Amino acid sequence: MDIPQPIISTVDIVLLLIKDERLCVTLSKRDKDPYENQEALPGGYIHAEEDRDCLDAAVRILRQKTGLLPPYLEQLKTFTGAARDPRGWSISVAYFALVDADLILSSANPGLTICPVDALRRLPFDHNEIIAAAVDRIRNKSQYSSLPCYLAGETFSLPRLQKIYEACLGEALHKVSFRRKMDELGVLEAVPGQTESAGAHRPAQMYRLKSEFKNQLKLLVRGL
Amino acid sequence: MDIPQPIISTVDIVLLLIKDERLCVTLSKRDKDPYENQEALPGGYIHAEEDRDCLDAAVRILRQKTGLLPPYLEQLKTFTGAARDPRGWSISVAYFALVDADLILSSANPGLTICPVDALRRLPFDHNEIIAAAVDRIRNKSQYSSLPCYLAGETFSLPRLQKIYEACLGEALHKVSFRRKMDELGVLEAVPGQTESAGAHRPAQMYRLKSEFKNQLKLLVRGL
DNA sequence: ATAATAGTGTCTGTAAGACATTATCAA
DNA sequence: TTGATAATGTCTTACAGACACTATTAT
Repeated sequence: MDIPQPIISTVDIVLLLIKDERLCVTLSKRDKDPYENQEALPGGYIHAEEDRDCLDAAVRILRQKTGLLPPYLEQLKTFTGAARDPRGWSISVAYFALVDADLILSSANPGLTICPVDALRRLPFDHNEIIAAAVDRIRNKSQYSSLPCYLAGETFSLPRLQKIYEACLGEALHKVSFRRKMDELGVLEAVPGQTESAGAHRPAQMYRLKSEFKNQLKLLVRGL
Repeated sequence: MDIPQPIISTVDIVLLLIKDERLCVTLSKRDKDPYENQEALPGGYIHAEEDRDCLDAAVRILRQKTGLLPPYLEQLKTFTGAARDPRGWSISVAYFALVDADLILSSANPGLTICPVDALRRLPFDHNEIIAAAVDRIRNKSQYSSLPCYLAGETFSLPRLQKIYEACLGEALHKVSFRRKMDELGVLEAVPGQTESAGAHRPAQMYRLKSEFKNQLKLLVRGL
């Protein structure tokens, strides 16, 4: 009994970033069937002989398809079943990554498209569902953690960071409370002397993640 | 290129319950190699020809190994890699289930053991790690949801429910605040006239989940 | 009556949001 | 000077925890 059937095992990655103050996902043109030449989540087979585990596979696939290693990468959820892939019963271990938009937009990678998560058309497989799960995840974690800071690049002003949080959460935030909470989180430090002039008004102080938090999320006891 | 290697695909289930006011996990004696006759998480191969998806497989395996369908079952996390199973590169989609202890303890299922999550010995595979992830999950969700109610059975007193929440969270709760929050959640209703006498003192009012919440979690904006 | 726990009312400190004011730039 | 946004101070309200008190049972 119990002879396992062959199951297609893949990894898909939801790479999120902020463009024009909107939360966007990175799509990649598929280079083979099924759905050849269509936009879909970057993904690929697990290579059992090469990848130590799925996280390893996600890193490899991200490098191949986007050329970068995002500062934040975590497992999202696994999508399975007979119906989601025309090739048959499949497992896709989905990952969830955040990156500063400039890193992608500057590299001008030809096969990639950036699309707002609230303006997606119908995608192959169950990729719409996977992206919805990623948006849920970032919404949730943005309420009580420093997660959105990974979308902000090296240095950033507090007004811009607030815009990023708002894009993640899908709602406006109270300025004073937001600043109190960021202060309470304690992950930011002002960059001495560095400000950002953005028009005919007082320039904003620039901040950066304290080095000890560049690879570590900080959580709040109470949310934003 | 890209010819997928065979990968072992399984489902493992962390079935949690409260026994003696402690959070416990259900272990099952393995009936085949590897680790035959050792206690481990109930699990099994995905049957591609039989299971529509992994949730389906989890339900089937739960029925086979425990004989019951818990009121709460959700995907936990997927554990993968070359190192976790002596048979080779494997994927285990782990699920997380809650059940009223009486349902297991009364059925006297011979192959099952109930063990407190903070008194586990070393288990086969990476099952300790999987259980740790489940405990993390329930800790987290217990802070702001009605999740622990699924551990409480049909009817229960508020003092008992508080004990259950405390076992999930691993810390004592403030009585007045706990009751305020349960009231705010609005998932409970008093069972008219039904009380529980537990010694030489005032008996406790019994409550039950409102029927509309028996299959639906309720979340708090702010935690407990 | 007493002991023990169930259940509730009130007070207080804290934290979040509302509002207002000051700061600093470009034009 | 004006207009725009940055940044901060103050007030109000809401909520969580502390404490105290009442309720109800068995012995």
